This record gives sequence, structure tokens and C-alpha cells, in this order.
Amino acid sequence: MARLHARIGTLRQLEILLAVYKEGSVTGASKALFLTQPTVSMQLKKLAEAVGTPLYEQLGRKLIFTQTGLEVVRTAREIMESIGQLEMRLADMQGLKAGTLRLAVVTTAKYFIPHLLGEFLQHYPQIDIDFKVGNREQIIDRMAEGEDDFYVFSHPPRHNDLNLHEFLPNPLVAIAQQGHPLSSERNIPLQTFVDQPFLIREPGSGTRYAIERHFEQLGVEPNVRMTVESNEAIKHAVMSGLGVSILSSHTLAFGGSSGLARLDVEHLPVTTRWYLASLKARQPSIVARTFLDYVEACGRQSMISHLDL
Amino acid sequence: MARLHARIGTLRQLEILLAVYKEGSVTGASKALFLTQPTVSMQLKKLAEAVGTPLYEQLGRKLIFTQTGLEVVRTAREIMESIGQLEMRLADMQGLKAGTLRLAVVTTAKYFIPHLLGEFLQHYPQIDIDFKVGNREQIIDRMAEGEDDFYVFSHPPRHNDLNLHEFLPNPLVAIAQQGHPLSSERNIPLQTFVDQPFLIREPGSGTRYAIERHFEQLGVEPNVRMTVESNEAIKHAVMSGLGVSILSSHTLAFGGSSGLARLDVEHLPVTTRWYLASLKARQPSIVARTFLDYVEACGRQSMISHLDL
DNA sequence: GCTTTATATAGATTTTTATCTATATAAGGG
DNA sequence: CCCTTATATAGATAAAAATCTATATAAAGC
Repeated sequence: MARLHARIGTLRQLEILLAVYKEGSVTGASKALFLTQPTVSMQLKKLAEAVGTPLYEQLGRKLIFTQTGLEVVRTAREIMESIGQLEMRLADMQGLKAGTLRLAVVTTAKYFIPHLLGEFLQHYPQIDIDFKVGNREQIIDRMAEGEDDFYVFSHPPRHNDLNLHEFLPNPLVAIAQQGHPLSSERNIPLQTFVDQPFLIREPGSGTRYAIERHFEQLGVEPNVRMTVESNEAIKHAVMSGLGVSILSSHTLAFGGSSGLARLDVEHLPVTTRWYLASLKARQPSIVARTFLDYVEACGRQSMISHLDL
Repeated sequence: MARLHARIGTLRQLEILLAVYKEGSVTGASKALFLTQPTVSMQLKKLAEAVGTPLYEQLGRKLIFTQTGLEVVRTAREIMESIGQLEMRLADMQGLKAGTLRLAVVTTAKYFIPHLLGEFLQHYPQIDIDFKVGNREQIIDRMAEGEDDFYVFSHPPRHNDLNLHEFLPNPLVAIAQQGHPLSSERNIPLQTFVDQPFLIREPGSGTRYAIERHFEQLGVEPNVRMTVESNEAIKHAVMSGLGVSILSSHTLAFGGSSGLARLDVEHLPVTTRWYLASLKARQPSIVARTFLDYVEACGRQSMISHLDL
């Protein structure tokens, strides 16, 4: 019986295979791993030789994994998972709070998450953070890969295989240019507000989703003049008088409301919440559990105190 | 982040660790792996360095695994299991009947199992066989490790987590020295038989277990003069006139009855059966399934045809 | 058609892994 | 006490693994 790795390759080769599978290309994987493309190509060749069968075929610019390749990818994942679990168990035994916390957050959460993380890291300086930002739809897609500890949404998808931890209010408030005629009025009729030129986030964003639902329930339709793919761009458009909008208070916190006025409109703010979502199928690491404990114990209070506008 | 195997060692080192754990010693493992003892010692040292903690301590001549060591053993097993599963899936995909069939059989089964295996291997020459022999008690102990595809018993333990496949009759017959006064008699009274000097297998053996139970049910007690730990030794003792005994027909098959006579005793032979037992918790490999199919389809008939005495 | 993107192969080099022989040290058993 | 059993360490060597630079070939895109 041949030595084990003569039959299945080395751990390094399996690592490289997973990177190629993930990136979808040899060149992409080489960049991600800081290697040259020929290194990756050669390692994959050796792995295929060890296994005894081609792992993928090249179709023009695309790599098409063979069934064998997919099975080897699966096993490589299992092995990496076993190793990851070992490291967690060892860390547990050592009472170490070290490792990587992986978060994927919707765009609007990027305004407060770094502050929350900063405070968390003061307590646990050994923890690394891997922090990805995307709109709601992108984060939902990313969840399918299951590589993150938590996903931060204000409107999590309806899933039975998700753990949801509500952790913070996320009020969506009406804003206008500072000095706007409506800015000095109280209890502005909603219809007056939505008749203004209205700026809204792109389809797929949680903020747009919440606004559309709220307006639908109230039976009003905003006078949309511009769809904008960034909270910052919306703020600047409002500041320059292009229209009014509704944004999360979080985008306005930490000094983010200069040049803007909050409008007092009936039926607003839209009351939403922030959730930490995690996959039930994913065993939480110590780091993940530590973060969750921290958020519930003190991170929440700290973030709320920054929401006054 | 350091390269994977810098944190957990190489697959080879994990293989070696498992051998040390299994053999209980560095020297034992080196023999099992056909390596020198210092090689094994060095590889374990490197593995402990990769993991960052001692894996075992030496207490005089004994190795005591640390908790960390046990966790690494566990992960090594998971990894080997994943690799084993991959190989089975690949073999499945290739329609290959190759791999290793692992059997652990009680002593008496060693008389026919090699013949059965020989015929099986003519059909599937790519299959390797790993074949262990022990008495009933030893095989039951071995089952706790769950490393074998099948365990061959005539009296399997009563377990809910076992699959049992009855596959062959195992008649236990009375024997005496060729030319013995009783050898020409028909329908010998049982009491006459058990009054002869009686030779019996050692406690823990399936044959002894079956005989004791049968005699208990019939309310007789054999005149035991010798306990012998081997079927062959019993046969030779009987041949030289030291007494009579009861042994499985299988020990007498394939030319194994020269110098012996079978006695026609009332209430004998004891009718027992051979079982292939497998653990429900263990996913059967293709090879295991193939063997089971073979046994049920033709191996059984072949073995029965050799039982005429 | 030309340029860009993408993988494979060749050749070379460095580093690492795996293993051996020789020896030292310690513990257990008679 | 001496011999045997057992692991660790030192030093050396060969093989394998990992990686790079250079180049060839093919397909896609403009």
C-alpha cells in the first residue's frame, strides 16, 4: 500500500486545489495564495497524478471540474474542517481567545461595525478580523459558502437553518439638505415628503427593501429621481439639494450628518433592527461565541449611544 | 497564517501518530510500519512541534497521551476516514472493485475462511485482505475499535448495533481417536460419551461456549481432563488417545480429519451457524458489500460442499 | 488580425521531509 | 547488579516537495 500522500497528495496541494476551486481559475488562486501561476498549475498536476485521474478540464478560459475533482474538493474541505475543529478544540483547552472572526455585513452596517470591532479588539487583541461588505443580496449569496461566523443584516432572509440574534435597533430616518424648507417643520405629512425628489439605494440593498415595504404598507409611492449604489453618494446628493432620502441612522452617526437635516415626518422613522445571523450547520468557534457574548454584554449599549442625531 | 502542515504536521506524521497510538509504543509502531525506532521518535517530535504542545508523556515504559495528543489522534482518524471515503467513492465511480477487505474471525473460522477468500479473490484479484484471528472474546474486544468490515462468529454477542448475516451452518461434531471402541457404534448414549476423558477449548472460545450451553440444556456434565487453546492441539490430543472432544466440522474439512473418527452420539452434532457481523455505525465499503454479495451468491454453497466427513 | 487572458510545460533551485546509523539515557525485571 | 526494553538525540543522506523564471500554446475579446 503506497504512502498516504502518494495517493491523495499533500495537504499543501489540497489547499491549493481549494483555492483554485474557489477562485475558479489557476491564476486567481495563485494571486490569492501569493504564488506564481506555474506553481499552482504544477501542484494541481501532481495532485491529479497522485489521485490518478484528471481533476478538471479546460474549456477555453473556464475550468470545468470533473466528478473526481469535485469529490477530491469535498474531501479536502472535510480535512480542512477537521483541522479547523482541532485548532478550536486546542484553543478551547488552552483558554485562548485567538483566531479569526469572520463577518460579512451589509453595506450600511459598515458605519458602525468597525467601531464595535474596535472596542471588541481592545478586550481580545489576539483575535484577527476578516470583514466583508456587500449589499443584502451579495451577503445572501455569500452565505451559501458558509465560511463566515456571522452575517450582519437588518433584513435577514427567512431561513430555518439560520440562528438570528437581534442586537441593535436600526432606525431609517428621513433626511434633507441642511436648511431645506421642510427641515423646520414638525410632523410633516408623509405625502408631502414623498412628493419631493426622492433618492433611493439600488435594488438588492436592505435599506431599499425596508423602505419599499414600509411605503407599500402605507400606500404611498416615492417620487424616485435617482437610484444610487452607496450611502455616501446618497448623502452627498442630498447635501447638494438633489432630493430627499431615507437612510439608516447609523450612516449619520459618528459625525456623518454634517450638511444634512433630519426631517420629522409622520410614520417615520422606519423601525428596523440589526441581526447577527449564523448558520446552524456551522459549529461556532470560540472566537465567534466570544464575539456574540461581547455584543450582548456591552457592545450593544455602546453602539446605541452613538445613534443620537 | 502559516502553511497548513506547519500547524498540524504532514499526513505521514499523522499516520505515524496513529500507529504509535494503536501499538502503544514507539518501537511497536516502528515495527508495524517497517521503520526504525528513531524515525518514529523524530516524526512524533516534529508533529508535536507543529502542533505546539507535547502529545504524550513517558511514564517508565509507558506512553501516556496528553489530552492534546488525544485530540490530534481524533483528528488524524477523521482525516484518514475522509480519505478512505474518498477512495471508496472514486472506486465506486470507476466501477472498480479494489481496496482492502478487513475481517476478524474466531479461531475455528480460520479453517474455511482462507478457502472462501481464495475463491473470492479469483473473482476480484485487486482486493487486498486483512485477516485477523482470535478467540470469541478477543474478537468481541476488537469490535470496539470498529476497524474491520466483518467479524466472523458462530456465537455473536447480543448487540443492537450489529448487522448479522447468517451465512453457513457450523455443526460441532463428536470426535475420537481413529479405531476408538466407540467409533463403530451407532447412536451412542450421550452419557457414555461425556464419561470419556473430555478435551475442551479454553474459556472465551465460541466452541467451548456452544458446548457448555448445549450440555447445560441437556443436563449433562463432561468429564473434562484437559483445556486446550487450539483446535489443532485438540485434534492431535484426540488422535493420540488422550480423550474425546467436540469440534466444528470445519476443523475437519479440507483433509483435516486423518487419524480421527467421527462419533455418532445422540443429541449431537450441536447445530450452530456462522455469522458475518458488521457494525451498523460503520458505512460498508464497496469491497465489503461485494464480499457479502459474493458470500450469499456462491461462497456459501462452495463451503457447505466441503463439510462432508 | 492583434492583443490579452489563461493554462501547461521545461528547467533549475532551494527547502523540507523522511529515513537511516550511532549513541545516550532511563526504567523495568530477574 | 546486570541485562533487556524503551525513548530521545545527534548527525548524515537521499528523496521529495515547493517554488521560481522562461516559454509555448490556445482561446477569447475587441
